[in-house]
Amino acid sequence: MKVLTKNTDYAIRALLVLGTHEGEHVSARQISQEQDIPYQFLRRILQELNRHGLISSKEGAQGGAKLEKDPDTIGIKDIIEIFQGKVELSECMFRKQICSNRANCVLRHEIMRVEQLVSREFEQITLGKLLSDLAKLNGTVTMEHTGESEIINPGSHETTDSNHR
Amino acid sequence: MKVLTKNTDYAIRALLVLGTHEGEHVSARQISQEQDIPYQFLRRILQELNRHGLISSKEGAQGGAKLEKDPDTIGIKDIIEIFQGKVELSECMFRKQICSNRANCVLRHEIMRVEQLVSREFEQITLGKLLSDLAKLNGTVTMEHTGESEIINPGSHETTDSNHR
DNA sequence: TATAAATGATACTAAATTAGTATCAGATTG
DNA sequence: CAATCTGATACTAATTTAGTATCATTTATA
Repeated sequence: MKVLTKNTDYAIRALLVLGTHEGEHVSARQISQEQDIPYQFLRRILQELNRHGLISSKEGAQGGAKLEKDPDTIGIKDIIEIFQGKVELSECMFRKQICSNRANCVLRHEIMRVEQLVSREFEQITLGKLLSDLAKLNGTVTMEHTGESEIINPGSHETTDSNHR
Repeated sequence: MKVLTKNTDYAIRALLVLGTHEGEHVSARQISQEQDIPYQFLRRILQELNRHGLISSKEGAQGGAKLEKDPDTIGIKDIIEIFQGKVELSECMFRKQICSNRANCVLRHEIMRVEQLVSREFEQITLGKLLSDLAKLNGTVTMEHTGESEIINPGSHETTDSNHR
């Protein structure tokens, strides 16, 4: 049972990169390389994030994406919902015929409880929180996330560039 | 984002039926009809449940499946895991290269928290609990689940039998 | 002002997962 | 023996997820 699809995973990572470059525009190519995300796939994800207003983007040379909201106001719940829809159970059960089947209702009731629990948790995991966790990890003492270029992934680059061009 | 697949959904419903027929063998055909579950699909599910020891089954006429464990000891977590694997995030992140990418680690840490939370919840939603919820719904006052035939789905049967033969 | 570096929009393919069907052999009951 | 079951297993279809490709347009800058 997978909780996060690649879509979501990549989106979060991309947003984290943008979060470490506050105010600046970062190109899809750069993010793709830094985070080892297939370029074209990432492009579509960024466009989606743009449509949803989480980021803005600037065309042309020196263009790229820029975080449009306060990281503290972006919960990963929002991101998950963009790419995976709302957290909900088997769906079918409710639409077809409302609880013709009581077994489902009982189940449903319990599952809805868990759903809401999860929802609330995911709301509270904000980009801001992740960014500050990151900052701690990197020994950056400051409370705010001062955009030092390679904060997120200092590791191996130079992957076979097949994807990234 | 779907929490329960049909596999799991059907399995739980089938087990609930068995729970209301304690001790008796109930055939796949009967469950299929009562719960409106595609017959062949259900068969495979029951076989799987059998392999995992949740039920036993008896071949031949008057055969069928029988609950093999105390309903209170079967959490829907167990069932989910049989059909959907363990609740876990994007998986990839960990295997490939252990945290070459710090952004993931940070994310991972948070998500693992939520996972465990969900896991614990799903553990606590036992068949026993669902059965007693059901009993309440049906106005059955007894504490134990006395197997009255149509407890679970008193609703419309006689669906176009295409599936069920 | 031409060129390179970007995004917008969108169509397409591939892979994986989920859902559902079909078949045949063997067991059991009546 | 016939009807009713399960065991095992192979197969197809539908849906979702993942990834690729293309072309038009915008923008900075040399």
